Amino acid sequence: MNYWLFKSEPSTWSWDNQVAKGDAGEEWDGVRNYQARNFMREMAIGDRGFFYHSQTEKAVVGIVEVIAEAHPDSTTDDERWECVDIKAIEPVKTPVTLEMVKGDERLSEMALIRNSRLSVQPVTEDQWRIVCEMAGVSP
DNA sequence: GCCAACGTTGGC
DNA sequence: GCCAACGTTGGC
Repeated sequence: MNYWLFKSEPSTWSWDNQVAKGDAGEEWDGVRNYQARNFMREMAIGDRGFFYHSQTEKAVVGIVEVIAEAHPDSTTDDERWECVDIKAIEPVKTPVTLEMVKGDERLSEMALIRNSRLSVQPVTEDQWRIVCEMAGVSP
């Protein structure tokens, strides 16, 4: 199983929006970046991800699961763009802020820090465990 | 609201 | 194929 991080501006699509979709989940659409798309193509059903709020909150706020592999993005006719479907699994007990991630040496390699503009990122198993621990959820 | 970083586009 | 110009994102 692989781990990922999904970034969204809460004013556009928030954790609460995601939770409201329940087990049916929702497309992670609107991605118009090749790197991010390519990561989505690598995703498999059952992969886990962090749901990160950018801009105002700048924190990991929930855990999601991939429930559909990459398929054409329904919000565009452009065949280049694809997306996966994800559903909310559980909220974190403690939001893991960007500041906390930056403050932990073990997380210095995270794409969140190294390439802050990338909206869909891979997370290593070690990073996953560390952030889950900080968040107060089981990995 | 500003600005740095980065990705994309288009002219050559 | 290179590179300048431009647009977008996200942290501050």
